Amino acid sequence: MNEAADDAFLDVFARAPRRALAPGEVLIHAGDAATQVFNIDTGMLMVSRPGLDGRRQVLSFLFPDNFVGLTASGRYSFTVEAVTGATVAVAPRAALERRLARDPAAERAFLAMTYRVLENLVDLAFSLGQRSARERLAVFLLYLRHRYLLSAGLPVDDDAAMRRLEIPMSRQDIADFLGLKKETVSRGLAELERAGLLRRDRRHALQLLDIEGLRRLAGVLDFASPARRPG
Amino acid sequence: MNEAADDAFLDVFARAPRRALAPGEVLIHAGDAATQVFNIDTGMLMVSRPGLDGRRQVLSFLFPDNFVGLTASGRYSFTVEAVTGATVAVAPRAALERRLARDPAAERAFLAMTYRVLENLVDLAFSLGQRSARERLAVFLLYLRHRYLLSAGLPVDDDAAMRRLEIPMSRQDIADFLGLKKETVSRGLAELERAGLLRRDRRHALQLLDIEGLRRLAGVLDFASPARRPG
DNA sequence: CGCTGTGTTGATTTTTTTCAATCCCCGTGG
DNA sequence: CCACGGGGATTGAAAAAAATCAACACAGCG
Repeated sequence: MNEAADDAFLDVFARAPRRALAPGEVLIHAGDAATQVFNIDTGMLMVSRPGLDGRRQVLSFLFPDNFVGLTASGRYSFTVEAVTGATVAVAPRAALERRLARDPAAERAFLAMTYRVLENLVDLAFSLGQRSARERLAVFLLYLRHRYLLSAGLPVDDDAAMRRLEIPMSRQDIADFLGLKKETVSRGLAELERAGLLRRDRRHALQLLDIEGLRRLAGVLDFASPARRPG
Repeated sequence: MNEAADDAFLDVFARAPRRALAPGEVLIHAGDAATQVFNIDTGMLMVSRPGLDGRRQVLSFLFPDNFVGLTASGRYSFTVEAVTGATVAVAPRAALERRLARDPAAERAFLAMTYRVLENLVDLAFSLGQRSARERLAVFLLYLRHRYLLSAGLPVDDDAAMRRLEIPMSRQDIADFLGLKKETVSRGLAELERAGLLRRDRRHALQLLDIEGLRRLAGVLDFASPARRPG
């Protein structure tokens, strides 16, 4: 459904046309015919699965070099929209499929990427099913930081780096990711601040004061723990 | 991580040795070296991701013809155990990898299976994040029935079929699947019974009295809705 | 500079969990 | 064949967590 890194099949995007997205703009509507695949150049996107009655579950956030467009059937089963302004490379799905059919190494790389998506979903399911609101929030902050570190090519186990965190998505988006209400997200952040784990700066940025403490709260071994390397 | 159907790559299991499992017996321990892959012959298995402090998230239940053993790295990241007595076909992981590398059709089938696993996980994440306890329970019952119908080769949209449901797993297993406590599962079932949607027979079997009503509660379009076909 | 919509905080209600007390299915052994 | 014992299951009461309802704050924008 999304998410990648430096993989063989990405060359289909090498000289692909680019598309610019304004914040909030929808790239893929759930239910659309799945004719295109995308690779993020810049900005942050959000993948979500809409329900029938307006509920939605946000599944992941996408960063530069992530891939989106993976689907089993002929239709996308998820929505993708821009969180910040963004640009994406656009290729026909058929081009990717040809590429994969022709080149076993590319196919293997694609499969490996699919595994990564899968593991992220398992982590999300674990959070949603087993963790409290505050724990989920801690995991979320570490997850965001981890993704930023990866994007920046920095080591993910350096607790001194990247203590200032930009949070470009709305509280509602975070709530829909963590299976909470937006008020609970606000309260949770306030509580983490009271506990000395972070300091809220502006609405969409904060300082992580105690990354080790956040890890303890999150139940280590998940996002951004030194014990766990990507790939 | 698991789950399949009638796919090309399954022939690696054709003349593979079988292993019998007693109820509760563990087939894969999270953290083990991932040297083998399995295909279910008979019985029901359960896949879960353990946390650090004893919490665990059950990710799926496996039925005959389902595949398990999929992993990104060299180690399994999940536990698989038998719910009922079961028998599984056992093949070396290397044999499967050779098979996939040699045969593009098999590799494509394998990728398709991975997509199905992914979609199931997305459905689970949606349930965990967005649905109430009672809704999750309704979805779970429909999901179980759906899997039984598939296993039996029956049409999944026949509301008259398979109204009696065997529930071989414990309330704790259900709770860990749905992100609830076992008491909440009990209460939820009692409530669905009071609402006339089902009748509890023995502890591990019940009658679905109003499948349409369960669908409405679950928010249709998910497991076992006529609108949604497998694959 | 006021408007608008997101975000925060407070009070209250609802849902789920926790703690605790039986219950009863089921296998065992008499 | 039936009584017995044990462990999962159910139910109840109380506590905790999260959602809901409501008021207000505040940033960004016309």
